[in-house]
Amino acid sequence: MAGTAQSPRARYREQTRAEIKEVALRQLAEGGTAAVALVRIAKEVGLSGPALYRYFDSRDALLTDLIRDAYADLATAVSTAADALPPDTSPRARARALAGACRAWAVAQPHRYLLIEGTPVPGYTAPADTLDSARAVLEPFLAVFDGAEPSAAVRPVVEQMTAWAERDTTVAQWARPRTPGGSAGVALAGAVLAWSHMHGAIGLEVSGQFEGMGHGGDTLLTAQMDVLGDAFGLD
Amino acid sequence: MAGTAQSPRARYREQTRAEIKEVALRQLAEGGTAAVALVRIAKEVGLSGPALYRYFDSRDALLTDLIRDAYADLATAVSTAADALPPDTSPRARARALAGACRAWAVAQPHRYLLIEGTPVPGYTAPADTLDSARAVLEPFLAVFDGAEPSAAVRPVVEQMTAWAERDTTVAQWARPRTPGGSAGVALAGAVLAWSHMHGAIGLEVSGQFEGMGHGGDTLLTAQMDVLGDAFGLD
DNA sequence: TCGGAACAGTTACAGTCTATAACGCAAGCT
DNA sequence: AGCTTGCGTTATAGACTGTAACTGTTCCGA
Repeated sequence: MAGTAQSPRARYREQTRAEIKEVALRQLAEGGTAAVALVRIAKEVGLSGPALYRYFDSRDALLTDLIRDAYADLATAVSTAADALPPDTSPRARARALAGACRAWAVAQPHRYLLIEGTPVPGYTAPADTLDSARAVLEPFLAVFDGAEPSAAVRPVVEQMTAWAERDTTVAQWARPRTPGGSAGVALAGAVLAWSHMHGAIGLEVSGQFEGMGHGGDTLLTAQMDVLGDAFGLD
Repeated sequence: MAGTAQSPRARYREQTRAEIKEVALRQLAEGGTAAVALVRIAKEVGLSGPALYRYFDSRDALLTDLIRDAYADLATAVSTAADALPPDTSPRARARALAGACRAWAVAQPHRYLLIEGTPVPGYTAPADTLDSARAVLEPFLAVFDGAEPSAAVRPVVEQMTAWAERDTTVAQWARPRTPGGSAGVALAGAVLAWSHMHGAIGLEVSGQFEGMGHGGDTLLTAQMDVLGDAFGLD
C-alpha cells in the first residue's frame, strides 16, 4: 500500500475508483461482461452518467482494470497457497495444492476467471502487463519442477523452452534465479504445461461443460497434475 | 442435406439465413462477438434493419446458431481426420492426429473457436444441443482409448466416468457401443482428459498467450497428448 | 381463376448504452 | 484574494437492439 498517504483529493479519488470497480464486479457476476454498463454503475454509486469518465477513460479501461486485478488476485492466491505448504511437502503434493488453489479461486468467482481466460474483450490488446501477471501465477510452479527429470514425451517442450530462455533475456532473468537446482528450460516446461493443464480443466468446469458428470472438476484436475508429475518424475 | 427439396420460399429463406450468417461470421472475425451488429449485417445483405428479425428471433439466436455451426464443423473436422488415418495407425499416433486436427481447425479460425470455448454469451444457456455436439467431437477419441490400461494417476477419473456412465443412461448408450474392446469408463476418461488437454493448449494459443515463445502451440499440444498416451499405456 | 392466408419487407419509434461538449462549483495552493 | 485544477452536472450525438404498424407479394386451396 505505498503512496496511500497522499492528498485528501487523491485518497477520495482512489476510494471512488474502488467503489466503481466493486459495483462493476457485481454486475459482472450477475450478467457477464456485457452486463457491465457505465450508466447503471454511475446511478448505483450515486453519480450521474458521464462523471464516471473522470475515473476511467472508457468502458474498456474499466474492464482492463478488472482483468488486471483478477490476475493479480489469482497470483497472490496461488503464491499464498505455496507459502502455506509445510517445507517437507513433496513436489507432487505441491503441484496438486497449487493447482487446487487455482481451481478454488476460479470456482469461487467464475466470472473473474472467465475475465482472465475468456474471450478477449472486443478490441482488447493484452500488453506486457498481462504477461507479467501470468508470470506471477506461474512462478510458484517453477520451484515445483526445478530439477525434475522430464520423460521423452515432454522433452520437446523442454527444448523449446530452453531455446526461448536463450532468446528472450527477460524470461531468462526471471526464470534462472528461481531454478537453482536444474535447467531453467525444464522448470519452464513444467510450469507452462501445468498452466495449460489447469487452463483446460478449470476452463471447462467454469464454462459448465461438466454439468452432468457430477463434480468432476477436482478429480480431473488432480489427475492431470498427477499425469504431469509422472511425466516429470516428481516424487 | 435432407429436406432441401422444399418449396421455393423455404429455399430462399434458407439461403438468406445462410447469407446473414456468412456476414455475421465476417464481422465476428474482424472484431469479436461484440462487433456482430444486426443493423450493419442487414445493410450489407441488402435488407433494412428489422427485416433480420424475420430470420432470427434475436441477436442471441443468431450467435447461438453460429455456435452450433462451429461445434458441428469442428466435429466433422475431427472425425474426417480420424477417417483419413490408415487402419494400422497406432493409438498414440491417432491421438496426436486428432488433437492436431482440432488445433488446426482452431488456429485457422480463432474467432469461431473462441465462440465455442470462450465466455458464454451474456445470458447464454447451453442446452442439450451443445452437449450433443461436444459428444460428437469426443467420439473419435473413444476409439483411441478403448481397451487402454490406465495408470494410477488417471484411475480416479476412470472410476468417476464409470460411475457417470452407470448413472446416466444416455451417456452409457452412447459410449458402450463405441468401446467394444474394454470398459466404457476407461475410454470416457481418456476422451474427457484429451478434451481437457486440448482445451488448455489450444485455448491458450488462440488467446495469444504464447506470443513470445515462438510457435509453441504444436509442440505443447503433442507433448500433452503423449503424456496422456503414457498415462493410458497407449502403443 | 380468384381470394385470403402467410410471408417478406418497409418506415417509424422507443429504449439502452457509450462517449463528448459545454458549463458551474468548490477545493486547494500561492 | 485570486487562480488553477479537478469534480460534477445537464445536454446531446450516435450506435445498437427490438417492437409496432403497415404494405406488397407469393402461394395455395376452393
